[in-house]
Amino acid sequence: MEQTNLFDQEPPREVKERAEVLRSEINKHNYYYYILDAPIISDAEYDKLLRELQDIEARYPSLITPDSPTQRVGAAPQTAFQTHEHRQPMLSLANAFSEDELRGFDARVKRMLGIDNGENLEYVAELKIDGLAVSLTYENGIFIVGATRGDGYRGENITANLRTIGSIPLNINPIPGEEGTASIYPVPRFAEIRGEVFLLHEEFQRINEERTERGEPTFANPRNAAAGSVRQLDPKVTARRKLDIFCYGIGYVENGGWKTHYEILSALMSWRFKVNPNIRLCNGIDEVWDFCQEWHDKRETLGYDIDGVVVKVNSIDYQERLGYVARSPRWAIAFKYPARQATTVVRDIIVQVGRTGALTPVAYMDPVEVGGVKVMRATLHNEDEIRRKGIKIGDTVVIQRAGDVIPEVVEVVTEKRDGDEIEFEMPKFCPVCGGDVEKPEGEAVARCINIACPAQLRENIRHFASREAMNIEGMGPSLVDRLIDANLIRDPGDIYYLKQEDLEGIERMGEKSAANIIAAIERSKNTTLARFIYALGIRHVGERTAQVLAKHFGSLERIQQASVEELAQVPDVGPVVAQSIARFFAEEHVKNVLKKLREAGVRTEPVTVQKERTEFSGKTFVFTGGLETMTRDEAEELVVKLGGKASSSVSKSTDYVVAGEKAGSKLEKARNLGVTVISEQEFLDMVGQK
DNA sequence: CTGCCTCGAGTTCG
DNA sequence: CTCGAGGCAG
Repeated sequence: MEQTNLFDQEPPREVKERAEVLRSEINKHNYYYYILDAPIISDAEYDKLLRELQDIEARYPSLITPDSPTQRVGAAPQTAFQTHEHRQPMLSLANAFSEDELRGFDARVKRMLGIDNGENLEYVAELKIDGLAVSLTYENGIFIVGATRGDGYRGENITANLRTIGSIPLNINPIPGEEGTASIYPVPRFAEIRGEVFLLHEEFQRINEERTERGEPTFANPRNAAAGSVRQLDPKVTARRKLDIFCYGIGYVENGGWKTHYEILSALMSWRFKVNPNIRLCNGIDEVWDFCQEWHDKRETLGYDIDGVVVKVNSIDYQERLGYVARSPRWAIAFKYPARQATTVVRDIIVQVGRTGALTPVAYMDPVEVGGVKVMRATLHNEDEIRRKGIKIGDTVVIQRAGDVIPEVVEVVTEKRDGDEIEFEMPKFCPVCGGDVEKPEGEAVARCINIACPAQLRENIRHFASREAMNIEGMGPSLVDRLIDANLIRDPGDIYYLKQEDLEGIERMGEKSAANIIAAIERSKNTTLARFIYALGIRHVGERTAQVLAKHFGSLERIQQASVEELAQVPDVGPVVAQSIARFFAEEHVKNVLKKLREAGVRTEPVTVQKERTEFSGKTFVFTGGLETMTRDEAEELVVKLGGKASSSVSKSTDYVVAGEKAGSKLEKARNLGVTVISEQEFLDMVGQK
């Protein structure tokens, strides 16, 4: 097999020339594909060229050059990385966390340059990509070495891995025969190009999905995934992760001579490096601040992570005069956005008991700021989740706010463990009532099975009084708690027997507020059947199912009398839900509460059949974002009244998505699925028309 | 039986 | 918002 004799054989001249043509041809198409994002040949044609070159190089290994596109993949795995010394150190930047600090930087720079503070200095503002800083060394225009930042002076030589990144040019010399590729900036004999390697969100997600399937731990964020990929000893693994790069500067260079930073960016682009397009040449710090704010709002739309804005004095002359302090330049600063992830320590895991008896472990952590908000608690959902993430009490964890709202524990920083961490154990008995805990085979949640459990009772009453249920204004969770503690109510029925004096006896409750509550309780006696059924808190019966039941049976008595079989006839009600409803109404305790409510005068409006409107009947609506003229609940009720359906999640069976202010992921999903998106006004027009 | 599509339930902070 | 799980169609 091994044709060692060919190795020494001098390749014929035509073959040598053909290899050169193929190399520059392929490098050209790389540029069109990865940098310009506008390929001019098909993938198949590209592969054909690449294969031809591979064949030639296989036969004549002496023709392999460092800039050959075949060298992007396929290097043999290494056992360790060599260190690489940067010719010019890769310094870090000072940070600014507020507008004041940013303006302070501007003032400082001007003072040192002897410029009047009233004058505007020219800055370049660039997005600060949240990735991994690298340095790319080019000799005579050929990519020779790529290295991580390391400690700023020495990094790791990761050349083989960086070669797999399509947007890193292997050769920046003009492409023969291609007019436009000769730069007005001569290619330096030697240059260190600085850039940030990163991952697109979609690629990050793909990698994590793949790892989940294989049972491997997932990466906490795109930056970790990028760092992990770049430090793979086997470049073939790196090649499978579609890493990308944005270049932003030059380190050591022979024959620089640029006058401005902006010019450096232009030179980089002209040498076919990928430079982030979101750059602004700013006249004065005000414009820089505008840029910072603008991108704070738009960062979600980028498809990759940024953690701030880098601000640089544009003039190289000024940069040189300003010089360096310690390990960072005085002429640049990083304006940092509030971090969306943070690390903190799990001090304890407390188990809560919910309305259905579900035992939910919640992590209590040292308070930490995430996305501008102090966070100290985060749900851990259930025991499986804790095992999956391997969380122990005392662990240092990374937390983030999912969808920018609810904090979640992303991962454990296992390096910070000292052995004193304590494994969490799900209690065998309910932490509130001491009752038995059951966890059915194959289910994720453990439940307290004591129906008289005070925790469940409390949640049940809170639910009953809530806005979506009986809507007793003023009777929020804390008032419910106080009423229970004062022994004034033991079940939802007791609410309707409260006296003005009872309420006034409660702490922080005056005559006026007590009267308001009494009035609100009185008002809630008249409600719809759907709300009433929902308020009862039957397991598996939420708002939708309650609506369906109300419409189908028309009265509470009919539902109570229905058999499991009859209940299962109802659309969206299957054996599990039917069983749950029947069992609920068979409870002696439930019968008592219903009797109390009836005797107190709680009445449900007769279910009236509205004449349905053809534009709405059978149509599914999803509301997203904030509406101006009504609440989302009201809008959904309106749709149902008119014969339509209101759903909470977008799918391809959704007919209309009504997008209000600050619509988020649902709007995006609707667009992806090609679902009709209408504005609130358009929706109102639909409703209004006869 | 499998794979959508929905709904239910639990949750955080200001 | 996200996960788990019930319902239902294929």
